[in-house]
Amino acid sequence: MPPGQVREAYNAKGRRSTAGSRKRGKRKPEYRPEEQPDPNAEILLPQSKDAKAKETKERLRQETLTHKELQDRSEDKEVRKAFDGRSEKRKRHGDKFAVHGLDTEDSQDDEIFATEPVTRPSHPQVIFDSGIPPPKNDSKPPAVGSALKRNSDGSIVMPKISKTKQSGWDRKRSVPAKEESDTSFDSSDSAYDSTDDTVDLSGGHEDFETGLEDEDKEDSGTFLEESRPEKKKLGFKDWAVKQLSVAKGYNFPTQETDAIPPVENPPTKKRKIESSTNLPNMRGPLGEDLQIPKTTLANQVLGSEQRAKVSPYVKAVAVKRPPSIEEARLLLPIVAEEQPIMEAILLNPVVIICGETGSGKTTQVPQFLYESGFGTPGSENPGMIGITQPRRVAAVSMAARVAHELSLTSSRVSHQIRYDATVSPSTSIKFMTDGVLLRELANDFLLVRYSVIIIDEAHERSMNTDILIGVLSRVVKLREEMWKERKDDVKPLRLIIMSATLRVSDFADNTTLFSSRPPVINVAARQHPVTIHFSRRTSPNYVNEAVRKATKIHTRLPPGGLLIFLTGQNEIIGACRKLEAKFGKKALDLKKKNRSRPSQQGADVEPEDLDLGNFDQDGLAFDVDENMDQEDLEALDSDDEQNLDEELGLGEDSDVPMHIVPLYSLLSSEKQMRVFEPPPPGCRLVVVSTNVAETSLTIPGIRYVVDCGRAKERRYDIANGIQAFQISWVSKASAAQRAGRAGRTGPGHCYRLYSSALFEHHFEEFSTPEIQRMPIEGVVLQMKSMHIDAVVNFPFPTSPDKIAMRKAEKTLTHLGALTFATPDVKNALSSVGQITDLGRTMALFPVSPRFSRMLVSGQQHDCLPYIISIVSAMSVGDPFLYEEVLGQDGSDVENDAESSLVNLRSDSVKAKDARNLKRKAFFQSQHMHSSLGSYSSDVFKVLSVVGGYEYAGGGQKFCSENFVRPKAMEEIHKLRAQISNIVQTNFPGVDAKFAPKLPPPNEGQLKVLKQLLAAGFIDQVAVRKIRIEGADGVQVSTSKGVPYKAMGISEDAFIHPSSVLANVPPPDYVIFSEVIRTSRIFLKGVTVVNPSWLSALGKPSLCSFSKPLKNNVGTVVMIPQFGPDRWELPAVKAELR
DNA sequence: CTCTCCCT
Repeated sequence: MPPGQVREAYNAKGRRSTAGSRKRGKRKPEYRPEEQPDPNAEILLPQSKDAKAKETKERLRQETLTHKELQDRSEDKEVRKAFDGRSEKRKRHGDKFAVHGLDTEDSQDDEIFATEPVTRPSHPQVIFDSGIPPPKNDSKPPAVGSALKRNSDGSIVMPKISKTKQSGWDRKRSVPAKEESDTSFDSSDSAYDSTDDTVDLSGGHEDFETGLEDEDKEDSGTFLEESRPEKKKLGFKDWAVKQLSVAKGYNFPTQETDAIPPVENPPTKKRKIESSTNLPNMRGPLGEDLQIPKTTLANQVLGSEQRAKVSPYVKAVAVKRPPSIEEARLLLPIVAEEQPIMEAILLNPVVIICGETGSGKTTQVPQFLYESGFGTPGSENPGMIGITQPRRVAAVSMAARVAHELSLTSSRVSHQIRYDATVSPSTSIKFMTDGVLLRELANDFLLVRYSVIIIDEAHERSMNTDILIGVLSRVVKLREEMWKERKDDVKPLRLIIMSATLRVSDFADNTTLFSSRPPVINVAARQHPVTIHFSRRTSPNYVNEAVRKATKIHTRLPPGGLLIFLTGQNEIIGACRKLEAKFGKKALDLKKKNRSRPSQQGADVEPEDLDLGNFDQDGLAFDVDENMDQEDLEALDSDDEQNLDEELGLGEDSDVPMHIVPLYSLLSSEKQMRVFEPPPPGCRLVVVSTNVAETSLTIPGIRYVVDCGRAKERRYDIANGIQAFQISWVSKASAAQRAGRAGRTGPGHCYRLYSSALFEHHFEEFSTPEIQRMPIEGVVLQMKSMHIDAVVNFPFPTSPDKIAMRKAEKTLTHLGALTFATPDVKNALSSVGQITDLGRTMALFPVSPRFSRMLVSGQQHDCLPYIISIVSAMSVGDPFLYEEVLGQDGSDVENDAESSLVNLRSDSVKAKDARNLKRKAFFQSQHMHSSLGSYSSDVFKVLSVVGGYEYAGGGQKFCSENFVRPKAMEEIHKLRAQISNIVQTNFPGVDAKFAPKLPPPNEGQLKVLKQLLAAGFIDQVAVRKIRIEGADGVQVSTSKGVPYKAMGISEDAFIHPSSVLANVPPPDYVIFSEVIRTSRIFLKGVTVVNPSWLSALGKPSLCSFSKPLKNNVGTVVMIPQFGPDRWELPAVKAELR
């Protein structure tokens, strides 16, 4: 179907209605308060008396069922107890709220408000409303990853496509290779550290290392001292209760001499290392004598005093590595540490391993474990080896790498990420993203299929890693207890935390987390030296400064790639332009031609050619020039000299062209790939990048780094949810990481565009963990669904702000996921909510709670497919390109480069025309998508483009015609498939109606969708200021500059200029998905709502009502008071309330 | 009048 038709199909309706209302010159009817309550509201919930009676019965049945089922779940109880001893009491208290939102008045109602069914079992056939907790069926729990069915080629099978419709886009889609770009990406990722013979920084870490050595020694001592004899005779339950009564209660079981069950199967194969020596005879991680810790595991492994004389570590599984790999492995320092590392792991339930990038820890430690029998059925530790990564690319590429090193198939060494998995029953080693494991925990708290979990990149302190470490500290504990009680043949679970920096005190010294300090093993990394140069002064204009420094480096220093760190897309584009103008191939050709015209010779002899030859060969030539280099560097460091040089026009010329490549996350994959292509011969690679190049991507051949020292960070105001993008100084750790990027292929240099004084005194050591910067309602809901009721008591490595926790609980209460407990002013913690059945159902979906709230109610009026699309799109984020990026993202640049001097001028005219056409098409497309739903919601604009995309069967062409990012669209598509699948597997009664070609929603559906959005964002409401303050507003034709009052925000807010609502008359009531502070406070993701929906959806936590009043027509009405500021909404009929 | 970066 040609795009034109798609457009028509999708938008004819919207367009027409806009035109109509424009002609009439009227405001859109939905905005008008005098029309409320919406006369059509009841169409959304036809409900007979019979249905009502049935509903009440059903509800009663379910309430008992719920209660009983909870009693049955004794295992869950143990889990709960492991976190919070008081939860049982609360559970009892919470029972009366078992089905959210039900109260007596409601069930008396004849007329029920439109969106209300979301919280009540009004449609008997609708399982969402049934109040049944997520199916705990006997079959496998619906693991998130497994919810994806796949074709033989690995592509994802779209769920349930009706036969008549099966043609078109979904079929095209099963062509593989969409993922290829990602995979090839990986090959140059840090993933391959193991064989990399180059590593980060040389200097600066000695003091850390010695410091650590001391700590390690202390460590072994601590183990011996720890002793809790009083625990011996207690059973697990008594013991757990006792522990939990001690506030944050978790004590690592240490000295367990006679409480240990006899070990029947001691490690079968043992190898003596020093047969005749007495204890202690083991070598610690740093070569020191190591006392055998008296942990339970130590006793298990060593069996008895006699056995303790031998090393517990044996290679139990033979592996066959390719010879080249064996060779490369020997160069890795970590391989030499195999013995002590494995001993530490075998003797301790929790071990921390520190090793810089390039130490090979990520590839080698899993192999050590595998060789010693972990992950092999029938061994002492038959469960899988699980390794978590914070990024998908890393999980996939590491799995591939380790599989290669061990000569095993991808079904033995597998990966699992959100949309892709190679896991099989024979999997021994499983790499996954941290979110995947967190999801698995929700279904299987004990992780029975694993014998060891490695949390990699723990230093990045991502939210998921932090949560994982907290949860796993308890799981390890539980598994150990169960193993001791010989429950169900459970084996202990080991936890290994791997970190690149030495900041492990948050883990190691956190007694809430691990009551006795786990051993910390430090592994060396081989690395090339990187010389760091600070600027004398710190210039605020760091973009210009970066360009200047790049110029210097390029013109004066020997070949080698240059990586420039800036903060954002605009800066990068700007810097690229400037550099292109100076040293781009085109610019140089131009210069050359100009030069060669007056004097016809010399053009062939480039002075740099000689240098190039030398340096390309590296080695000897390099060393010589390194000295020269050094002199140059001195000069570079002096700003004054630099300025002088510039004035004299010295050192600013080079005939070596730059191959300039921008790099940031929003860039398409193909464009990102350019950084991995070797630059054209004779060119210097210059990459201008954001933070992506700091961790996610490793660019080969970089020898110079220019670091502006800043980064753009998203900040949330924890109290009011306002987000802002702020450019701030990076941490010392980040700066080190950036510098390290210069030393991966050889010795390198890092130029910091700030002074050393600033660095020393103003830079934080480490960046703030994500959990302290982000809203945490998602995390809180997930914890509660895992029966971790008192989130305050959770053993976070670093605790999130208390205010943030309370805010999260509040939000979840508003959404109906937690019971609404009247806040107790005296004791804030007593009002901690319990998860409701609605909340438990919400937790099934791998999206933010607001979105799952919308999904849970989305089955009405065939809206589920739409709401799934909407939720997918909102989760992924805005797919639209922006006007400014238009020229940049096109292929114009390539064309320009090819143009010769002669027709350059006419070409640029052509290019200008083309640009104008493009702009026109851009605005047309924007307008078209905005018109869905008559300009009433930004969300519909995205729905429009998603619908069109699916209709067209996806594809690059659609994306460029509609000015959306293909990456985002593809992700939306996959998420849509995943959510549809989850609905189908968990709620067999619901027809997810997965239509590949979704017809545009009709008017009624659009209304329901808006109500669903209101339900998801019921606590993010904004009201036009004049409605609150009663002032009479001047008639305005657009929303631009019209002030709004947004819930919880004291300052005036405005509809963001990019909103579809910015160009229509201002609606009175809207919900918004984001607030962002730039020049003003702006609302984004805005949807017009009817205030009567707000009062209905806001009950009970957000809306109260006045006493019944008679209005002038004699109807009994009530005035709803909404939100913390008690905004008065238009009166509603008393019976509707 | 704007978009650092990841993830279930």
